[in-house]
Amino acid sequence: MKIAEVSKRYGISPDTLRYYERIGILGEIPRNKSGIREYTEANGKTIEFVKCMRDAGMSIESLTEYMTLFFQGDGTIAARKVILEKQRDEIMQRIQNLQEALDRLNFKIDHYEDNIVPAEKAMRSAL
Amino acid sequence: MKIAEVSKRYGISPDTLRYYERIGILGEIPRNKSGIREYTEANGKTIEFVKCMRDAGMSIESLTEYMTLFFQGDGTIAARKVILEKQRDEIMQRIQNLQEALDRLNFKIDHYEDNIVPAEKAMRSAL
DNA sequence: ACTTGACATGGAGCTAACTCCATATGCTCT
DNA sequence: AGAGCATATGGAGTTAGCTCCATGTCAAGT
Repeated sequence: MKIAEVSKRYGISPDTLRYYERIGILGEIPRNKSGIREYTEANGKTIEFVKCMRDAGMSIESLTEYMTLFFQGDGTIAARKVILEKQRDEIMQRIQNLQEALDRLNFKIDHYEDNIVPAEKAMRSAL
Repeated sequence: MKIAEVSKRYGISPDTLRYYERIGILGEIPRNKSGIREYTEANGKTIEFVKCMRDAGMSIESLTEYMTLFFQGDGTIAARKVILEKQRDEIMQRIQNLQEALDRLNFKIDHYEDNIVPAEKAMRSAL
Protein backbone atom coordinates (compact mmCIF):
# COMPACT_ATOMS: atom_id res chain seq x y z
CA MET A 1 0.00 0.00 0.00
CA LYS A 2 1.06 3.60 -0.59
CA ILE A 3 1.74 6.20 2.00
CA ALA A 4 -1.73 7.78 1.89
CA GLU A 5 -3.40 4.51 2.75
CA VAL A 6 -0.99 3.73 5.56
CA SER A 7 -1.50 7.23 6.87
CA LYS A 8 -5.23 6.79 6.93
CA ARG A 9 -5.17 3.28 8.33
CA TYR A 10 -2.98 4.10 11.31
CA GLY A 11 -3.80 7.76 11.81
CA ILE A 12 -0.26 8.97 11.21
CA SER A 13 0.50 11.75 8.74
CA PRO A 14 2.60 11.02 5.63
CA ASP A 15 5.18 13.50 6.86
CA THR A 16 5.45 11.65 10.14
CA LEU A 17 5.72 8.29 8.37
CA ARG A 18 8.61 9.61 6.26
CA TYR A 19 10.13 11.12 9.38
CA TYR A 20 9.95 7.80 11.24
CA GLU A 21 11.55 6.06 8.31
CA ARG A 22 14.32 8.66 8.06
CA ILE A 23 15.29 8.28 11.71
CA GLY A 24 15.38 4.52 11.42
CA ILE A 25 12.24 3.51 13.29
CA LEU A 26 10.62 1.67 10.42
CA GLY A 27 13.59 0.14 8.67
CA GLU A 28 13.74 0.31 4.92
CA ILE A 29 10.43 0.69 3.18
CA PRO A 30 10.35 -0.97 -0.26
CA ARG A 31 9.93 1.29 -3.28
CA ASN A 32 8.44 0.62 -6.70
CA LYS A 33 10.41 1.33 -9.86
CA SER A 34 9.65 5.05 -9.70
CA GLY A 35 10.74 5.50 -6.11
CA ILE A 36 7.32 5.45 -4.50
CA ARG A 37 7.00 3.67 -1.16
CA GLU A 38 5.03 0.42 -1.20
CA TYR A 39 4.43 -0.59 2.39
CA THR A 40 4.19 -4.31 3.08
CA GLU A 41 1.97 -5.93 5.70
CA ALA A 42 5.06 -6.40 7.85
CA ASN A 43 5.73 -2.67 7.60
CA GLY A 44 2.15 -2.18 8.73
CA LYS A 45 2.70 -4.33 11.83
CA THR A 46 5.78 -2.32 12.71
CA ILE A 47 3.89 0.93 12.28
CA GLU A 48 1.05 -0.29 14.44
CA PHE A 49 3.48 -1.23 17.19
CA VAL A 50 5.22 2.12 16.93
CA LYS A 51 1.92 3.92 17.11
CA CYS A 52 0.86 1.97 20.16
CA MET A 53 4.14 2.69 21.96
CA ARG A 54 4.11 6.37 21.00
CA ASP A 55 0.55 6.66 22.30
CA ALA A 56 1.78 5.15 25.51
CA GLY A 57 4.44 7.83 25.79
CA MET A 58 7.50 5.85 24.71
CA SER A 59 10.07 8.33 23.43
CA ILE A 60 11.26 8.39 19.85
CA GLU A 61 14.74 7.86 21.21
CA SER A 62 13.85 4.62 22.98
CA LEU A 63 11.85 3.41 20.03
CA THR A 64 14.75 4.10 17.71
CA GLU A 65 17.08 2.22 20.00
CA TYR A 66 14.70 -0.71 20.20
CA MET A 67 13.98 -0.86 16.50
CA THR A 68 17.61 -0.53 15.55
CA LEU A 69 18.34 -3.59 17.69
CA PHE A 70 15.35 -5.37 16.23
CA PHE A 71 16.59 -4.91 12.69
CA GLN A 72 19.95 -6.30 13.72
CA GLY A 73 18.45 -9.72 14.36
CA ASP A 74 18.28 -12.33 17.09
CA GLY A 75 21.60 -11.49 18.67
CA THR A 76 19.97 -8.44 20.22
CA ILE A 77 17.04 -10.17 21.85
CA ALA A 78 18.34 -9.82 25.39
CA ALA A 79 19.08 -6.12 24.95
CA ARG A 80 15.65 -5.55 23.46
CA LYS A 81 13.97 -7.27 26.35
CA VAL A 82 15.71 -4.92 28.76
CA ILE A 83 14.32 -1.92 26.89
CA LEU A 84 10.82 -3.36 26.90
CA GLU A 85 10.96 -4.08 30.59
CA LYS A 86 12.11 -0.57 31.34
CA GLN A 87 9.32 0.74 29.18
CA ARG A 88 6.82 -1.44 30.97
CA ASP A 89 7.90 -0.03 34.32
CA GLU A 90 7.52 3.50 33.02
CA ILE A 91 4.06 2.74 31.74
CA MET A 92 3.00 1.25 35.05
CA GLN A 93 4.24 4.39 36.76
CA ARG A 94 2.32 6.52 34.31
CA ILE A 95 -0.85 4.54 34.90
CA GLN A 96 -0.43 5.13 38.61
CA ASN A 97 -0.05 8.89 38.09
CA LEU A 98 -3.10 8.92 35.87
CA GLN A 99 -5.13 6.94 38.35
CA GLU A 100 -4.19 9.37 41.09
CA ALA A 101 -5.21 12.33 38.95
CA LEU A 102 -8.40 10.57 37.96
CA ASP A 103 -9.38 9.93 41.57
CA ARG A 104 -8.65 13.53 42.36
CA LEU A 105 -10.70 14.79 39.45
CA ASN A 106 -13.63 12.56 40.32
CA PHE A 107 -13.55 13.81 43.87
CA LYS A 108 -13.44 17.41 42.72
CA ILE A 109 -16.18 16.91 40.17
CA ASP A 110 -18.42 15.30 42.78
CA HIS A 111 -17.81 18.20 45.13
CA TYR A 112 -18.59 20.73 42.47
CA GLU A 113 -22.16 19.49 42.83
CA ASP A 114 -22.05 20.57 46.46
CA ASN A 115 -21.15 24.06 45.37
CA ILE A 116 -23.29 24.37 42.32
CA VAL A 117 -26.48 23.29 44.00
CA PRO A 118 -26.36 26.01 46.68
CA ALA A 119 -25.32 28.49 44.02
CA GLU A 120 -28.35 27.58 41.95
CA LYS A 121 -30.59 27.78 44.98
CA ALA A 122 -29.27 31.27 45.63
CA MET A 123 -30.05 32.20 42.04
CA ARG A 124 -33.56 30.87 42.24
CA SER A 125 -34.27 32.62 45.50
CA ALA A 126 -32.98 35.82 43.94
CA LEU A 127 -35.65 35.66 41.27
CA MET B 1 8.25 29.05 52.66
CA LYS B 2 10.74 30.25 50.07
CA ILE B 3 11.09 28.98 46.53
CA ALA B 4 13.89 26.50 47.29
CA GLU B 5 11.78 24.67 49.84
CA VAL B 6 8.72 24.55 47.59
CA SER B 7 10.92 23.30 44.79
CA LYS B 8 12.25 20.51 46.94
CA ARG B 9 8.91 19.58 48.46
CA TYR B 10 7.08 19.21 45.17
CA GLY B 11 9.92 18.28 42.85
CA ILE B 12 9.53 21.31 40.60
CA SER B 13 12.46 23.54 39.73
CA PRO B 14 12.50 27.16 40.89
CA ASP B 15 12.59 28.24 37.25
CA THR B 16 9.47 26.25 36.55
CA LEU B 17 7.71 27.64 39.62
CA ARG B 18 8.44 31.18 38.47
CA TYR B 19 7.35 30.23 34.98
CA TYR B 20 4.04 28.82 36.25
CA GLU B 21 3.46 31.97 38.22
CA ARG B 22 4.28 34.18 35.25
CA ILE B 23 1.74 32.46 32.99
CA GLY B 24 -0.94 32.73 35.65
CA ILE B 25 -1.21 29.14 36.86
CA LEU B 26 -0.43 29.87 40.48
CA GLY B 27 -2.04 33.23 40.98
CA GLU B 28 -0.14 35.90 42.88
CA ILE B 29 2.49 34.60 45.24
CA PRO B 30 2.98 36.87 48.27
CA ARG B 31 6.36 38.60 48.65
CA ASN B 32 8.18 39.83 51.70
CA LYS B 33 9.35 43.42 51.98
CA SER B 34 12.38 42.77 49.80
CA GLY B 35 10.48 41.12 46.96
CA ILE B 36 11.21 37.50 47.84
CA ARG B 37 8.38 35.01 47.35
CA GLU B 38 6.89 33.58 50.54
CA TYR B 39 4.63 30.69 49.52
CA THR B 40 1.63 30.05 51.76
CA GLU B 41 0.14 26.64 52.50
CA ALA B 42 -2.67 27.47 50.07
CA ASN B 43 -0.07 28.13 47.38
CA GLY B 44 1.35 24.73 48.23
CA LYS B 45 -2.02 23.06 47.68
CA THR B 46 -2.35 24.74 44.31
CA ILE B 47 1.13 23.64 43.32
CA GLU B 48 0.44 20.09 44.37
CA PHE B 49 -2.71 20.03 42.26
CA VAL B 50 -0.88 21.51 39.29
CA LYS B 51 1.87 18.93 39.63
CA CYS B 52 -0.62 16.09 39.76
CA MET B 53 -2.44 17.32 36.67
CA ARG B 54 0.77 17.95 34.75
CA ASP B 55 1.96 14.45 35.61
CA ALA B 56 -1.33 13.21 34.23
CA GLY B 57 -0.67 14.99 30.97
CA MET B 58 -2.98 17.97 31.36
CA SER B 59 -1.68 20.74 29.12
CA ILE B 60 -0.38 24.02 30.44
CA GLU B 61 -3.03 25.69 28.32
CA SER B 62 -5.92 23.83 29.97
CA LEU B 63 -4.44 24.33 33.40
CA THR B 64 -4.09 28.04 32.78
CA GLU B 65 -7.67 28.22 31.62
CA TYR B 66 -8.87 26.32 34.65
CA MET B 67 -6.82 28.28 37.15
CA THR B 68 -7.76 31.61 35.66
CA LEU B 69 -11.41 30.70 36.17
CA PHE B 70 -10.65 29.45 39.65
CA PHE B 71 -9.12 32.75 40.69
CA GLN B 72 -12.19 34.56 39.38
CA GLY B 73 -14.33 33.02 42.06
CA ASP B 74 -17.55 31.04 42.40
CA GLY B 75 -19.22 32.45 39.32
CA THR B 76 -16.98 30.21 37.22
CA ILE B 77 -17.76 26.93 38.96
CA ALA B 78 -19.84 25.52 36.13
CA ALA B 79 -17.23 26.38 33.52
CA ARG B 80 -14.52 24.85 35.65
CA LYS B 81 -16.47 21.66 36.05
CA VAL B 82 -16.70 21.33 32.28
CA ILE B 83 -12.93 21.57 31.99
CA LEU B 84 -12.41 18.96 34.69
CA GLU B 85 -14.85 16.57 33.08
CA LYS B 86 -13.15 16.93 29.74
CA GLN B 87 -9.84 16.33 31.43
CA ARG B 88 -11.20 13.26 33.16
CA ASP B 89 -12.31 11.83 29.82
CA GLU B 90 -8.88 12.44 28.34
CA ILE B 91 -7.23 10.73 31.28
CA MET B 92 -9.48 7.71 30.98
CA GLN B 93 -8.58 7.50 27.31
CA ARG B 94 -4.92 7.75 28.18
CA ILE B 95 -5.23 4.99 30.74
CA GLN B 96 -6.82 2.81 28.09
CA ASN B 97 -3.95 3.48 25.66
CA LEU B 98 -1.43 2.72 28.37
CA GLN B 99 -3.21 -0.46 29.33
CA GLU B 100 -3.18 -1.60 25.75
CA ALA B 101 0.53 -0.90 25.43
CA LEU B 102 1.16 -2.61 28.74
CA ASP B 103 -0.65 -5.77 27.66
CA ARG B 104 1.29 -5.74 24.46
CA LEU B 105 4.59 -5.30 26.23
CA ASN B 106 3.84 -8.06 28.69
CA PHE B 107 2.97 -10.38 25.87
CA LYS B 108 6.16 -9.51 24.02
CA ILE B 109 8.29 -9.83 27.13
CA ASP B 110 6.81 -13.23 27.89
CA HIS B 111 7.52 -14.38 24.37
CA TYR B 112 11.07 -13.16 24.49
CA GLU B 113 11.62 -16.04 26.89
CA ASP B 114 10.60 -18.42 24.11
CA ASN B 115 13.31 -16.97 21.92
CA ILE B 116 16.01 -16.46 24.48
CA VAL B 117 15.86 -19.97 25.85
CA PRO B 118 16.57 -21.67 22.49
CA ALA B 119 19.26 -19.08 21.83
CA GLU B 120 20.93 -19.91 25.11
CA LYS B 121 20.64 -23.61 24.42
CA ALA B 122 22.37 -23.04 21.09
CA MET B 123 25.16 -21.20 22.86
CA ARG B 124 25.63 -23.92 25.41
CA SER B 125 25.70 -26.65 22.80
CA ALA B 126 28.32 -24.66 20.93
CA LEU B 127 30.68 -24.84 23.90
C1' DA C 1 33.10 46.51 54.89
C1' DC C 2 33.39 42.25 52.38
C1' DT C 3 32.14 37.77 50.85
C1' DT C 4 28.82 34.37 50.08
C1' DG C 5 24.65 32.39 48.79
C1' DA C 6 19.65 32.56 47.88
C1' DC C 7 16.61 35.05 45.22
C1' DA C 8 14.63 38.24 41.33
C1' DT C 9 13.99 39.56 36.37
C1' DG C 10 13.79 39.70 31.36
C1' DG C 11 14.97 37.46 27.69
C1' DA C 12 17.43 34.05 25.07
C1' DG C 13 18.13 29.16 24.32
C1' DC C 14 16.91 24.35 24.20
C1' DT C 15 14.72 19.64 23.19
C1' DA C 16 11.33 16.59 21.33
C1' DA C 17 8.52 15.54 17.82
C1' DC C 18 6.70 16.75 14.45
C1' DT C 19 4.93 19.85 10.33
C1' DC C 20 5.38 22.69 6.44
C1' DC C 21 7.37 24.26 2.12
C1' DA C 22 9.58 24.68 -2.39
C1' DT C 23 10.73 22.13 -6.00
C1' DA C 24 10.67 18.10 -8.84
C1' DT C 25 8.85 13.84 -10.72
C1' DG C 26 5.46 10.57 -12.02
C1' DC C 27 0.64 8.51 -12.81
C1' DT C 28 -3.87 8.91 -14.66
C1' DC C 29 -7.65 10.71 -17.08
C1' DT C 30 -9.62 13.06 -20.99
C1' DA D 1 -0.44 16.37 -24.81
C1' DG D 2 -2.04 18.88 -20.90
C1' DA D 3 -4.31 19.09 -16.33
C1' DG D 4 -4.51 17.58 -11.92
C1' DC D 5 -3.17 14.95 -8.14
C1' DA D 6 -0.08 11.86 -5.30
C1' DT D 7 4.46 11.31 -4.02
C1' DA D 8 9.59 12.34 -3.10
C1' DT D 9 13.36 15.13 -0.94
C1' DG D 10 16.05 18.33 1.82
C1' DG D 11 15.71 21.67 4.80
C1' DA D 12 13.42 25.25 7.37
C1' DG D 13 9.77 26.31 10.69
C1' DT D 14 6.71 25.32 14.65
C1' DT D 15 4.93 24.23 19.32
C1' DA D 16 5.05 23.04 24.14
C1' DG D 17 7.26 23.39 28.11
C1' DC D 18 10.57 24.29 30.19
C1' DT D 19 15.76 25.76 31.30
C1' DC D 20 19.64 28.73 31.31
C1' DC D 21 22.01 33.10 31.64
C1' DA D 22 23.56 37.79 32.70
C1' DT D 23 22.91 41.09 35.82
C1' DG D 24 21.42 42.92 40.08
C1' DT D 25 19.60 43.02 45.03
C1' DC D 26 19.58 41.63 49.70
C1' DA D 27 20.50 39.30 54.20
C1' DA D 28 23.70 36.99 57.08
C1' DG D 29 28.13 35.64 58.62
C1' DT D 30 33.30 37.06 59.57
